[in-house]
Amino acid sequence: MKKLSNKERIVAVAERLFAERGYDGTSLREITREAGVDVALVRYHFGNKQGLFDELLRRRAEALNLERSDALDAVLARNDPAPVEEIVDAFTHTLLNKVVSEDPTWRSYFGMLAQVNNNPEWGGKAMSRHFDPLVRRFLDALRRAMPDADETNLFWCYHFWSGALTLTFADTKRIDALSGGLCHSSDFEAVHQRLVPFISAGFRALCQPQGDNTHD
Amino acid sequence: MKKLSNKERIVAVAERLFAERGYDGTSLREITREAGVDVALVRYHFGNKQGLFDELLRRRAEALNLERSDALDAVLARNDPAPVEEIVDAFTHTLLNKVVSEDPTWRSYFGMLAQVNNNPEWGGKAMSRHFDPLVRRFLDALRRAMPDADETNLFWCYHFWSGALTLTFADTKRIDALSGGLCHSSDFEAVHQRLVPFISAGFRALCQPQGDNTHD
DNA sequence: GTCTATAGCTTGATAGAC
DNA sequence: GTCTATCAAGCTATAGAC
Repeated sequence: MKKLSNKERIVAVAERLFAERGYDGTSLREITREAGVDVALVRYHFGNKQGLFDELLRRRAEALNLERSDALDAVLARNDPAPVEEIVDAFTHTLLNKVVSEDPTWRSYFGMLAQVNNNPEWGGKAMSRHFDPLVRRFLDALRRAMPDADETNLFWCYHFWSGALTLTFADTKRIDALSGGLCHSSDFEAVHQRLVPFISAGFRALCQPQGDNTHD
Repeated sequence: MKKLSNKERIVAVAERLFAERGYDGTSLREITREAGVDVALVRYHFGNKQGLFDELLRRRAEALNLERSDALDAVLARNDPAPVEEIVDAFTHTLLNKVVSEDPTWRSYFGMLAQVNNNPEWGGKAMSRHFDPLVRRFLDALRRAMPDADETNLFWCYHFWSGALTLTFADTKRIDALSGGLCHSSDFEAVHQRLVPFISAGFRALCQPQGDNTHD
């Protein structure tokens, strides 16, 4: 553990605990106890519990959005309309690369996102606020790649995509049991190899109409 | 409101509140206050808070598993190996039909499942306990439909599928904002039309190898 | 089965000294 | 920026009367 300020120590521990136990499952006293700082410092630095959580969400979202936007730009600079696979890849691999290789605290951040994305009370609003502008850029690129796509299909495909990513980041170890130890929910490299072709095929099935592809 | 026993009133309210606010975000006092019964009755009927939650999970899982197992049997009786689409359909539509048409309390149940499936602490175990035997039957059918499939790919495809379904049931209204009001997260009929072709295409892309379809 | 009463603890928040 | 001290409120769990 490097020399961190008290504020940084709160941030580091809070990110991990919120990811593991959720917002309501984590108390300020647990956070500050593990961080070795006084409870009252949360109020001083972040106002209150929700302020702390929001700040954690905001911090990394900014950096992430810039990076993913650049990844999309690079794809489109080579080719516009770009192939579906490359667009999906730009969105997805930026995340998965962080989890696979870089500093391990990103895993906690994505674990937090998994909980936020599935929270029926305020999760939708929070995700929209932080990520929808970026998502719209990706959907624009996909719309140019599949110009005959029905608008609603594009949005629902993104929804399925987001759900698949989210469950991955939740890292619940269910697939470990289901597969009898063959797969591991924390094997983000395995997801990295499979998610792009899976999602791209889904997009093509619904958004590149040859006749009507909807079901029923 | 019909004439319900106190136990039934607790069940009804608890299901709704757990779905809306999660396990940690819901207190026994809220549940019993809304149900109009005494807090101590939770202890009498369910032991404790976790016992109540587990019972809610278990109750409907049984009925659901029987129904979905029958749906798979019907598909396989017509054709084995069955087409991928029909297998996916049997798994998915049993759920979505309940949400679209039948008694509205099923929505709460699926909302609870969405929270459990994404819970990194005990969610994986709980989902496995209640649903993995059934899921294995479906994966067996899919394996026969795509005999050259790599085993790990089958499991990961199910994982993506589960994630897409789960986010749907979380019903966070994010897609409402993202789509500018064009789509609604509670429009399970729309999901019903799109999820089966989306997921089936993903399975085919990864599990019906023509050369290597993994990415990178 | 249902209720009263309460034990025992934890929670988020905050006033105020340093 | 940091800490002590404390508040009011909430929580789960449970013993015991009816």
